[in-house]
Amino acid sequence: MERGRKRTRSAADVRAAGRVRPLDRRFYARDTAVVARELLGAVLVSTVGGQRTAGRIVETEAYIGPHDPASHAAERIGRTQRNTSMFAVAGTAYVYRIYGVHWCLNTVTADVDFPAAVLVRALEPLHGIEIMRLRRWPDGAYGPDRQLTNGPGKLAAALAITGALDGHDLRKSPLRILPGERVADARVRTGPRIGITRATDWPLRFCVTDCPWVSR
DNA sequence: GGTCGGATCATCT
DNA sequence: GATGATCCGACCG
Repeated sequence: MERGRKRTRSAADVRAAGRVRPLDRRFYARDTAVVARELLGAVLVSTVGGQRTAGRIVETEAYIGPHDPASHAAERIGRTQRNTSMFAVAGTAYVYRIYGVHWCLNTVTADVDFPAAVLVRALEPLHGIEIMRLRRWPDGAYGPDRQLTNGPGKLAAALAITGALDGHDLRKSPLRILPGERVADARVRTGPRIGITRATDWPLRFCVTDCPWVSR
């Protein structure tokens, strides 16, 4: 019932978004915290494997430059094979494996050779929800829908995002980000980033308040 | 509701 | 050899 209503609205949402151009380089080539904030409400669309899945971005984190000690490209680490995409042009995907288990998607921001990116931490599922369920729980033991995409590893699994997409241009299929309805400031909460051990008080996490899809 | 530990491995020292 | 931008299930209360 409620599930059916949501799916109908979501399909219309995505069809409408289909006429919209993806976010362009100028969007990403700005201050990383601003990009992280402005990505809230945007729509991440995957057609990986020929199956369309999409969700609205409701939680992000910014990782900003060599002086951000929590960044994979912090000064003490420098440029390495893994973080190479963080130095690429704005609008590039940086996808890495965490804990040997999960994939995480970032959008590269700011200027070439300045390593900065926005981690996409949670989505509100909009399209292809049954496909997401199958990818998240391939043994058929489905969990609740609110756990489909309420975390960076979970949304990557639901949208079939893997390391094969590291370095991908996010203006193009099979993984694109389209502009969405702007989330009002009153609905945006800013706070410390999650799961890090350095710079734990930097307020670079942005999420939509009262959203069941936010990780916490 | 909460806390805890294991999974699992690429990456870097 | 240690670490980690996570997730999940087990266990406790």
